[in-house]
Amino acid sequence: MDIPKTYDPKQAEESHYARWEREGCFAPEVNSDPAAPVYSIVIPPPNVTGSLHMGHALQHTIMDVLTRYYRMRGRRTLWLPGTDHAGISTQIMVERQLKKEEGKTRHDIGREEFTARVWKWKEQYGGEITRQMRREGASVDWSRERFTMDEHLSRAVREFFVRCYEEGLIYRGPGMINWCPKDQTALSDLEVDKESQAGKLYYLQYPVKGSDRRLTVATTRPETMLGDTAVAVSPKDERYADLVGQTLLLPIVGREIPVVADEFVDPEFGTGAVKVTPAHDPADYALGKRHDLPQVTVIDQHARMTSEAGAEFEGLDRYEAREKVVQKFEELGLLEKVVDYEFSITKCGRCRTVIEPLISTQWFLKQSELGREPLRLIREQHEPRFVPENPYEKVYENWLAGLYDWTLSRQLWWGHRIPAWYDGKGNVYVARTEADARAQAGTDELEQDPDVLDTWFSSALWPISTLGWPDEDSPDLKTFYPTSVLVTARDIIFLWVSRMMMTGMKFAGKKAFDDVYITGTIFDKHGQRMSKTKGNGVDPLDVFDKYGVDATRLVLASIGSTDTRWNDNQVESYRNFANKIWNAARFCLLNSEGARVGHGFEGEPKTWALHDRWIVSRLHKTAREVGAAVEAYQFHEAVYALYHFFWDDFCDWYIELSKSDVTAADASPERDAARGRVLTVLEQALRLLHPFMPFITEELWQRLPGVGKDSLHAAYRAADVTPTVMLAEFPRADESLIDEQAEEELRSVIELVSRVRNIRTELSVKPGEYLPRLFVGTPDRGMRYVFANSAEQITRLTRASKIFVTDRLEKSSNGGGEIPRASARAVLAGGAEVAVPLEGLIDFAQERARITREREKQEKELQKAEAQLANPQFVERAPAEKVEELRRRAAEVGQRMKALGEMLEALGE
RNA sequence: GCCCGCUUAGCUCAGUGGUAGAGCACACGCUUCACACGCGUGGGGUCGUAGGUUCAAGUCCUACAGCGGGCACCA
Repeated sequence: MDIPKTYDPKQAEESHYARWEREGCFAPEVNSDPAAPVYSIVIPPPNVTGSLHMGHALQHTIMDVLTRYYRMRGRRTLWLPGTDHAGISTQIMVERQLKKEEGKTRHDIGREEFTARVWKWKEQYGGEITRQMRREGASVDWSRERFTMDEHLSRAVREFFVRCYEEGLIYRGPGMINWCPKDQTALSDLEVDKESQAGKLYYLQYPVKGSDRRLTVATTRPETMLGDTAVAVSPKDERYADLVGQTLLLPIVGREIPVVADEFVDPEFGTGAVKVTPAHDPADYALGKRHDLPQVTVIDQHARMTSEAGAEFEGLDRYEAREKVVQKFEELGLLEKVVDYEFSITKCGRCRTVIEPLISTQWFLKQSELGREPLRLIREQHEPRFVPENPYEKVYENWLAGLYDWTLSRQLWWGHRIPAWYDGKGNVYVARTEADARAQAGTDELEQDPDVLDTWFSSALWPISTLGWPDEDSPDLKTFYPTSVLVTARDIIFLWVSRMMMTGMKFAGKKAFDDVYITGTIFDKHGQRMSKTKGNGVDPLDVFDKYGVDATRLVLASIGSTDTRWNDNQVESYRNFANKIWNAARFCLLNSEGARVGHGFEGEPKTWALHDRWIVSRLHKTAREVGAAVEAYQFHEAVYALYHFFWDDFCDWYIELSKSDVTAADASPERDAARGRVLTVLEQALRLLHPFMPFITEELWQRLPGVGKDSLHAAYRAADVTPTVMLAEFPRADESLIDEQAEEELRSVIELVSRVRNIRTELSVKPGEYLPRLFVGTPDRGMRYVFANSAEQITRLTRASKIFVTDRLEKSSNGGGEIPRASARAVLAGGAEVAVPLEGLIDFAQERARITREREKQEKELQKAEAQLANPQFVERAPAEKVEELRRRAAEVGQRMKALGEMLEALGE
């Protein structure tokens, strides 16, 4: 058999995915057990224009580990993939292409043609992320892939809209919205970002009518004064009490505006007097409503000044107008001062253009009503369960408690067109279809609302719409809803988690998911958030190329919900781990003639050799730990347990302990049984590793002799698939095979070998040189039996020619002759003593120093323990078992000290 | 301003009131017939600071500091 010495991830990554997919291994239908419990996840749909970044890779790894794990446990498992249509991003991308290639705008080609172009673009380029997910090994059911603009999902959107409209939850009307002057559309509060920015605070003086007093207001946006319709002061502010109700003369414009009193004003801030621009500021808009102030729009949708701003300003950009206003105030002697000031500014989340708050007629959804049930559920039952609970449960709850109306309409062409029609007489008809609308209106002369809905409106329905809603008897909806868990990043809690819960509870009557797992944020190595603009992102595909997908997945699984700085070293260490797995398998396979997986562990476990009982015990403990860790979303614990089981227990010890049996030159039943045992343990280990490392495990599993249909989980045996580790049963921990005694006994063997190796190194014995004799003394008969039985392995692993096991070292009748003074010595944890005669090699002073060091360590430990035992309060108040444990430890340390003292004596102290 | 998280070895991070851990890095020695992406051995931490609770605190409580995040405000 030809097996390369180094694992090549590429080869394995290219070999299996297509087959898994083709044979339907990812679909829940592969499971033929009608009673199998369900496990389901819908992917938080990535943006169709997007490509894979580290955050996706992290989320996908977590989802895939969960999916593969529960699938191997026999659940009917669905992980549903798909993408959302990303209204603005996609539209902008296609517009840019159109401009570049044909020099046209979307208006030149018209709505219908433009939409067709977007679909074409989507077909051509939109598959990027789905291709990348295949590279990751994501075991999603591609046969159920969904897109938010699919006909079915679009029907769900219309149904959602119409029902909410009929219930009065959706309405159309004027409101203060975020307007992006570049993208030419309204945006919701979640699509804009606040950024702090260095700017200036301008102090402007407004003359009081019929007096020579002036009232000073402070503003960061002087150009908006052209639209001022009042100045507000605090009703408690005595400085201005006499001005309330008086009239000011708005400079430049000449408009007379009132001074009003309002609680909103903080007398401590600025001058305590606030200019009020109801048409261009959300707070002023609300204030204006309270005082019935006129709304004067001075800035238009292109962020240019309107005719209302006056002939001098009309057509000017808002920033040009700002300069001009300030200049005018200066000329008029009304500019009191300008100070540097840091304030926050709202920018379009997409194009970073500064948002212009505008009054505009849009469609809105009363979220607070939809949020009522989810809010009750989280408060009363802590559902869904957030992992980690802190701080996310509270973040979610706070959000639900403070909901406000959601601006739904977007002035775009790409998206779900609002199902509302107008008859030209000012009447609106909201309907599921145009035919319905006509029936309602009693006329065919209708025009559909030109706007589309926020993309997030369709994502909000994702868990139910992808499963078949609004067809309430859809089999998938009945089977897979509610979903088991939603895995996503924290900045998506408001956009997805809360809204999916709202729609799920409203339309399906149940929470959308049992659990919400929030992944950590991956920063660059300097702790900076990765971003395209900074160019500091690490491309997961590059990492895959360099270290392999499996290794990358291990890193990501370990990161889980922790914020982490990305570090290639970690991937490298897991790449090395993959290579270790490869080589362990290589060893097993190169020595597999005559053996098969599943053979070698016949008979009663108590008749097995110590190291066999030990590895089986370790295997079952590992299976227990890994299973428990995955189910508790403690992925780093699972990875840790797997890494150390495989590398330390299996490679460093089990293979080494088994080596002489496995590599025996002549064929024999014993040799083949030993070969079967390492193969069997390896096969079980590959199953344990599979959810984390799908490619290497499959690659190796396929090569093992003796695996086949029978290896599959019972639920999958009927499936017409090539036997695969992904459908094998995840090893169940059999408690009866967990053998604490064997573990303890083998620990002693390991310790003995380690102590002797330590002596070899510290006393500079050449690696190739054999120790002529090795003495072990212990009064414990059982332990003597263990050491004697493991004699071959101990001598081989310590490079000793012969071992003598006796009840006491200082005794002539130990069979190996007198133990010379020139021996290096050590004491094991169980009290056994070791002596290594090193005639002619040992440096007495060096060895004394070594033992003295060891004794000092023990002394410290002993003092600590004795001090604690001397404390009557400890003895009285601590649990008896803790006291007993400490006593035992102190006694043992005392024993060792004594033995070490004797050793020093023997060395001529 | 309010709320939350983090602070443990040089680096990245685990850690369940009861003997401080891993990987990487570091040092020394190894062409030991699965693996130098390896093997063996070793050094390295008053667990951010100050109090408190407790027989016992990295772990629980309080305050403070630094870093990060969310919300509110931002005229």
